[in-house]
Amino acid sequence: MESKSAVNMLSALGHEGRLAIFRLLVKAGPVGIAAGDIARTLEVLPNSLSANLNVLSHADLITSRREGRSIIYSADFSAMSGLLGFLMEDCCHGAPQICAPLGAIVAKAEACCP
Amino acid sequence: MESKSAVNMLSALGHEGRLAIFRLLVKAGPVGIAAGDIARTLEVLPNSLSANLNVLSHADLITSRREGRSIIYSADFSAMSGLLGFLMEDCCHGAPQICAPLGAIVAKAEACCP
DNA sequence: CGAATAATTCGATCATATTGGAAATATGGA
DNA sequence: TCCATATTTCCAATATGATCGAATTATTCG
Repeated sequence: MESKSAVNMLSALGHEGRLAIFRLLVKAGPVGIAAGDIARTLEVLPNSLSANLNVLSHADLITSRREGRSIIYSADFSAMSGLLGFLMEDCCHGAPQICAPLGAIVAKAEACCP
Repeated sequence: MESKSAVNMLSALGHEGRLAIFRLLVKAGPVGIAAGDIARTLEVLPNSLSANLNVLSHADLITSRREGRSIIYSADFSAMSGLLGFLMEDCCHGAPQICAPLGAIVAKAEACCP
């Protein structure tokens, strides 16, 4: 991942409304959620939601597909893991102690998907 | 971690200059780097750097200590891992496939710190 | 004390992002 | 075709953030 992409993703997620949208989509999984349902769940105006979905989409954090009248949005899980990988890319170049707290995350991920 | 803290961290990192600073500090490890050295390495003005260090500091991503005339900055590794944990917190609630790409990251972290 | 170095704070300008109302586009069904 | 639903686009007002020069604080050393 390039630094530019990472900045785009991070700044897209560095917004209360967009982080809420993204986390909702992560929970929903590949099935995704229709824009209208997101708006109702998070109680935001449709046009604000659309603008924020556009930002997340341009950051390659989410994808969309049309189903009838609705447009279904889903989190892009490979992009998410790419971002996580980028953030911890150099974590051990001279700083092994980062790995201790990381162990807890690793354990969680492994417990989740044995 | 609260959502508010995560938003602060993500928006702090969602800036090209600040992400460069943070990654430099992550590489440097607990030893840290003096503000002046950061400015010279990244070729930025001291006052711009100071403003960006302040943002990272308020987001609890870095810490600082004085050593003589210099102020040494270091990445806060526990905060970083807290953020990573938050981002993948609900990754498997209905979306197990996120765990496949995560495996690579996990493997990297484990290879690094056996 | 006075000079030099290190870093921050101040203040103004400029650019970018966010918000909400209103209108426009696209789809499905009567 | 006509209408209702779903979503996006357009637009203007506002707010927030970034940048840079200049001045200020803090520390060390002669």
